[in-house]
Amino acid sequence: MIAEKSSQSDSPSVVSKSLPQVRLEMVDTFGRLAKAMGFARSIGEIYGLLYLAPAPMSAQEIGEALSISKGSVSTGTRQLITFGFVHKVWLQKERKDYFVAELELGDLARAAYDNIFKVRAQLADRSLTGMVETLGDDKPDMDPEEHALIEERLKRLVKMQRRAKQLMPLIERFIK
Amino acid sequence: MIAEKSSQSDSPSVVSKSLPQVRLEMVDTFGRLAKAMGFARSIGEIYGLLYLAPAPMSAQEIGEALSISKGSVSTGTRQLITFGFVHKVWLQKERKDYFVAELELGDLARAAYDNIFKVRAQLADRSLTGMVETLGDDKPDMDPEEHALIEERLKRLVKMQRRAKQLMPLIERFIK
DNA sequence: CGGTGTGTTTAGTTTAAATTAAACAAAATA
DNA sequence: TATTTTGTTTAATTTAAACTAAACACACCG
Repeated sequence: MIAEKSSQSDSPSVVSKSLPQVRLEMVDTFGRLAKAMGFARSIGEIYGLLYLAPAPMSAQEIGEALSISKGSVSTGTRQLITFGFVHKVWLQKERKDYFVAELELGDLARAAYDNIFKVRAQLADRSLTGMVETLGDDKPDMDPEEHALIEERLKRLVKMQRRAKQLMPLIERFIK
Repeated sequence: MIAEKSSQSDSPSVVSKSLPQVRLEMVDTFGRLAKAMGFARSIGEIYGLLYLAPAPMSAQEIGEALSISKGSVSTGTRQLITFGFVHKVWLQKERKDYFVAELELGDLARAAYDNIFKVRAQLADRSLTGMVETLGDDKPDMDPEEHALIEERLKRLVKMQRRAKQLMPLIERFIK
């Protein structure tokens, strides 16, 4: 939900030019999207703001546009940068950082893929391996039937994972 | 984090046979996974519990094994069922429902795909369309340059979405 | 060296989500 | 019909996450 500071035109302090409706919608849409993917809504909002920005924006501008604190902008932009969704630019002679959304479709998709999907797949991989190992340790104190059953089901997961791994290069080829 | 009620062997009330380590790990892994995908951890834990269960489990058994309340089991199983990850079975003469994890890899993937990915794609589709429309409304009161810029960027998104749509049947073919 | 503008980190607060406890509903049993 | 067992729903609580304000750190500039 974006604050609509539009109509109160002449309030005391500096009134930042309010964003056009499209941009508000973009902020909102990406905010939701981020939340749906398990990230903080503000992360998505920052990206949505930058995505339609006519020029690089400073941390301060971002904070004001979205009515969020310096700290949130700082952590949010940091995350976006590590994900590869945003990058910093230095404007001539300026001391502050400015931020720009990564626009190239390929780059974006690749970043999402590498940083989110791939990482999660690796984590899943590792814990599956761990469980197979644990099952070995458990074996002695375990009903043989239950052991067999669990072994079979772990194997199913391993198989599924192998299948997913096959799919990955296919996707890679598609987006890169 | 799973309660380790293991070693305190002879406590007063009925002590349910504690789960083998593998099963605890599975509960934990799926719990994390669920959280990473934006669901309640307990949802994943229930599935993880059922996935390695040698037999169908009642709501009560689930609640005890995971130390969660009746209510949580009820809402959790309901969600899992609507997602197609779990189904109910009726054991002969029993009054209670019993739950079983869906094991078929294909079914699982399809359920996940249909219920999560596809739905999100549709939502994204709709909001993008909405934004294009809004941009039209905004046009009159807008700097022409900014309008052009935003139009171009919305077009990028539309293009990206078209690309994603192309990818979808490819994935579908793979998992179905 | 101060002082100023900027970015980061952290402790504490706020907000949102998940969980529970308890009331309720429904079905079976006698 | 009264009682017991099970499942669901809701209000209230607890827990976890996001966010803020304030302290801190660093660079630049006088």
